[in-house]
Amino acid sequence: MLETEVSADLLRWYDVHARSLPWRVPPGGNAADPYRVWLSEVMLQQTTVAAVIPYFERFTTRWPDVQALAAAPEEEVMAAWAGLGYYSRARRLVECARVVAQRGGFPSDEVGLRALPGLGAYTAAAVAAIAFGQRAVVVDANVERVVARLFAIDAPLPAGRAEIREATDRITPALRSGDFAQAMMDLGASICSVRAPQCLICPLSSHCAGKGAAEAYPVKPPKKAKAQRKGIAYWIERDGHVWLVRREAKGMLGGMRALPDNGWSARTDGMGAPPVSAQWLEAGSVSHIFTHVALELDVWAAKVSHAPQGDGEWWPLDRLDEAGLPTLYARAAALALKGE
DNA sequence: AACGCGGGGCC
DNA sequence: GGCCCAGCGTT
Repeated sequence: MLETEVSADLLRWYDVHARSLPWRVPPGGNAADPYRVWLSEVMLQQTTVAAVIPYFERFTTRWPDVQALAAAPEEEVMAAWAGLGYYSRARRLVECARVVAQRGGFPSDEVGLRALPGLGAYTAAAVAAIAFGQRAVVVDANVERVVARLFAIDAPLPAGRAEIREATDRITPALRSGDFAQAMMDLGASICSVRAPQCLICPLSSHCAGKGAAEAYPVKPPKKAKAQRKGIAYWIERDGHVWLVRREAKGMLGGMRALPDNGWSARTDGMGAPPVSAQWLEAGSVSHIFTHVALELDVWAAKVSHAPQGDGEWWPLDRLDEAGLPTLYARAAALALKGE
């Protein structure tokens, strides 16, 4: 294989077939705004493009630049992130914005970017290449799949990642490496897809060692079984308000607003009592699948005349959509409200 | 190296 | 129901 031919063929394809996305500039265009590239890359960590687009639009409308985001209360950013998942990203997003605003802008090289909170090997390389035109080896799940097929790399992941990275390095061009990275992602998202790859129309098929057997690559390890958990969430209402708490910073849904619960997320389930004595009604049950836990959450509802034990706040029901409840609790709340 | 960490879309 | 996704930080 002639490595330079791979990138040349891919970039020719990208010049015609590049997806148009809100954080992108057209192929070969001017440099993209580092703030928008960084924000999109963080949102896209383990998250699909379709899920990110509306969040990206809302964030950039509300906080158009890194100074604006740095000045925002962390609580507001967490609430705006609600529903997108992996909430430690939102906390690090604010932390990173404040560091960047303080130093007067993003570092323009991969090493400097890698030192920022929330930027790992992938994101630092992506921002360096896409926003700053630096040559960087960008390996995400798309690139991993495309390259494993292109070179027929059958070493199982995660050990095979070293080999995949070396191969990606060999085909990454010195010029337009940001376009190259995005082209690899577009190829992986469309033609070189996880299921039913379309080798017949692939611009890299003439170079591809895995062609025709593409679905055999990359070799992934078996999944672990999900733990099953049960819990109770409490819908506590008074005068058109509901009692909300804030979860601990670490762990499941860390730092997010929530309904009080009986401790379902604790490692050792020490199931606690309701935070207030009341006449409870069963509002129903929510089945929710996390990455490594399957939760069945019963929802108990009551109207009370005084505040429960512990920290919390009365939140107005007519502004509940602004509370920033993660999806689990948004579903539990919908259940309780439907039962009224 | 392995694990914890969301949620939605696809088949 | 299982798989996947523009991964990161911690242990």
